[in-house]
Amino acid sequence: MANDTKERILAAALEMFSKNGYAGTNIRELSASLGLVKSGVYKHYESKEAIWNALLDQMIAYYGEHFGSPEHLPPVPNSPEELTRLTMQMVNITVHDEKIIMTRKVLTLEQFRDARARELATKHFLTGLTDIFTRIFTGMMDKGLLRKDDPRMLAFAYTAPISALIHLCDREPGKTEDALKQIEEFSRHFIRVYGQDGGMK
Amino acid sequence: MANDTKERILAAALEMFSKNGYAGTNIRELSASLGLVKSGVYKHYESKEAIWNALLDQMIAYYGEHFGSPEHLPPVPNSPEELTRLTMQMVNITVHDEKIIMTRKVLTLEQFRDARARELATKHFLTGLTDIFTRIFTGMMDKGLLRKDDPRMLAFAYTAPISALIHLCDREPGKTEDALKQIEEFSRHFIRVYGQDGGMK
DNA sequence: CATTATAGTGAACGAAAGGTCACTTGTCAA
DNA sequence: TTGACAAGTGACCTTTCGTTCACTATAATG
Repeated sequence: MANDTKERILAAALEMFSKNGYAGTNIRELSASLGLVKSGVYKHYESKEAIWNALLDQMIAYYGEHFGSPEHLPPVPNSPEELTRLTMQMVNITVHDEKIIMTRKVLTLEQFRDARARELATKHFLTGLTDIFTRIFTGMMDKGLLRKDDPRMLAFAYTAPISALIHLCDREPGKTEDALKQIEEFSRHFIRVYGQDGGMK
Repeated sequence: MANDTKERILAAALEMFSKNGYAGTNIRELSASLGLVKSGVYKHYESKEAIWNALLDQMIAYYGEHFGSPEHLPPVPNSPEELTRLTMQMVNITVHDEKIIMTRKVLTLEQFRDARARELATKHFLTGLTDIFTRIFTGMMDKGLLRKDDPRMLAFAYTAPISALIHLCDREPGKTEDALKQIEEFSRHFIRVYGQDGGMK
């Protein structure tokens, strides 16, 4: 039971921190959202900052488990169309999963204040995606699906625009459908340009 | 004199909001940084929120004056190398000008809380850049410097990665030099791929 | 010169914040 | 059955927040 409440507190913290930021969140509201009175929270965490640190621990661990290890890498596509399909599958999860959305928002809001948030933000928004697609593109080049080029540069050129549109979805959820279409278009455009035929008409 | 203090308050607000966010900023510190006592601030703005709104007004107006009007558009480059030079010139300003950096940070921190901040953030980070480079690329295609393609898609594919690295500079200023090099590399890569020869070796 | 508006001061206020503590309740092991 | 402990309560504390207000100094205006 103890553990359960501890985790519920973290879940509520993620929700509130992602909405109002760390400074804009108060323990009263947080505990009320759990049907608790605020002193109850202090039975599980010794301070607001302790909650924040535990939440970050959890986010860092989650990232390591799901995106840090090579075993969770998506398979290398066997055709250009499959790259688009794989991309859309990953993007669809990431823009619709509430927990992932809230994680991105928290990192966005706290990146300038907390060193660990800053580090994780860079992974989430930039280097992590680049790493994953560097491997994928290396594999696709080996299979002759992409023309030979620096796979890291291609991964960056591919993921950064997608990342920008994911941020747009977080900022303006009403534009999610449009953004998804734009991502798919961009993916096809990318393949047209970097495909084996070198983008020649 | 009145106007002077009013503007100094906005400047201080930009600095503090960009560091600690709106919720994390207090009027005591803000006024102290101006050599004032906090009640003095209320002679110029009736509330904290009024300061915030005035700051946003100023940011919106500034954006409109500097990036919104076609007359301030950079000239269309006359060679691929000139595109890289133009890009680096713009990026260098944007990652080193403290006021612009703080503006981006404020928009990043408040985009989920304030509708106008959200709107301006999308312009700053996405559509504004795309618009500018859509025109540039259209011009370059006319001059035969880029192969014919959808200029808007190219502008998006060009500016989004650069924008991602500008965000990295905001987040981790120590990596600014590296990021600038990466932007330059990316720009050259982009030209290699989209140049008139179509990226063929 | 008298007046009046303006910029700034310092004390005070109520609300809300994070945090503490003595106490109650329920659960489980000895 | 009893003792111990973990979970939760409600009252309370201190600090800090945004905001107000009576007051002063200054400089421009009639």
